[in-house]
Amino acid sequence: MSLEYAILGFLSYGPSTGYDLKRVFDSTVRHFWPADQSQIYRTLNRLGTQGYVGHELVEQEEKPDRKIYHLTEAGREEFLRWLATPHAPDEVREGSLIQVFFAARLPNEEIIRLAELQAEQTRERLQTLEALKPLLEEHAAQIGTRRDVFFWELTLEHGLAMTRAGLKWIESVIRRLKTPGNLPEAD
Amino acid sequence: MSLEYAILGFLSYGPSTGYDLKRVFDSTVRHFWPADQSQIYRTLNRLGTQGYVGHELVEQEEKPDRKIYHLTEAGREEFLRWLATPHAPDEVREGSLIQVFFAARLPNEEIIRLAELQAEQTRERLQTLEALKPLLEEHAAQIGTRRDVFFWELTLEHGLAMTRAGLKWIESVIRRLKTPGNLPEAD
DNA sequence: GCCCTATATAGGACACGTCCTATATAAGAC
DNA sequence: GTCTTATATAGGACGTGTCCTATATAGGGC
Repeated sequence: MSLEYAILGFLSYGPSTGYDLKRVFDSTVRHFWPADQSQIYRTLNRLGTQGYVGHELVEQEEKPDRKIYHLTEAGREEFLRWLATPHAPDEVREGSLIQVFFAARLPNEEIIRLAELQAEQTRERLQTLEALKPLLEEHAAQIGTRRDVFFWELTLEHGLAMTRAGLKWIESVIRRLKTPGNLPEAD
Repeated sequence: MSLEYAILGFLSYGPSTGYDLKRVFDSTVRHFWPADQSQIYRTLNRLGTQGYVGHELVEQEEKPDRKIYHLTEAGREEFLRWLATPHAPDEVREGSLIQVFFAARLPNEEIIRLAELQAEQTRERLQTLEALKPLLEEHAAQIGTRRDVFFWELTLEHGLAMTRAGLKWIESVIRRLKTPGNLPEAD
């Protein structure tokens, strides 16, 4: 569902091909809504049969013809309707916590090793997010207004805030794991 | 994948039926890994053909026969192998941020209304998580050791930390939206 | 009186997302 | 010289998860 509306949203800035949409996705919303190339094309197809987008064919030699998609009036209306509608939050899925949940089964050193790896991964995500900022600014300059950029940066801020919270948590976990007497021994 | 190992994990505490597993899920890991009833049964089935679990039939009248599942030796080994293996973090999917991303298209009051709804939903999740604590303690008393409970509570802590971070973020967003001159007008 | 919940399992249909492959060519990396 | 990247679209196969329904009965709420 969300992918559909993300695509309509980007098309509301102007016509685009599936290929370009994929690139815009990767440099803007990827950190909270990754999109597969294959799925973008399939979704554009579906949006077409629903009458929310149309496209013009531009013939090319030696490459597949480009399909330049644009919003229809119905598409713009549907997008704005969705945008103004409150939605239930997505359910959280954090597989790494399953490992934490059952970690009592492992020896202490093993747990600490895994926790430190997770801390490392979180730090990497922090860097990825920080590296996203310039990409986002770039696209902002090309397709967004200053008002758009305000909200784009809010989503990045959200990612940073959540990742920092995750890092704090795992670091505090590691500290407690290393403090003697904190972690009950296996019976 | 994760569901498979969560089931093996719970069966490592002792035999159980699909029905009981569903209830244990809902009161322990649901907040980071929700599981559908239907899917639990199908997964138990698959784990059976893989040789990781076995079951005994207990006949009942007027109700479907109970299948009491238990871990096989292969299942226990596979679970421990997985538990000690580092995994790549799950990708984040936060559909509500798509709305934020395109919010510039909406009038200011509308955005504030939506943001306040989201803050409210976040506060509700906070309450849900806090209500989970006693349920978790209950199951802890029944099937877990003190060492288990330590980790179970860590996952709950994680949920609380993330939710509080999300709440802080959305509250700061609302504050900024309400501060005049902060939010650029539409061109 | 009817609906919901509890107990217990199971399967069809479907939505959504991922992975891999195909088609075509050219430029640049190593 | 081979491999990767860029350009551009598309489909098969599969994995995972959701929703709804069926079966069977009893008890509690409104």
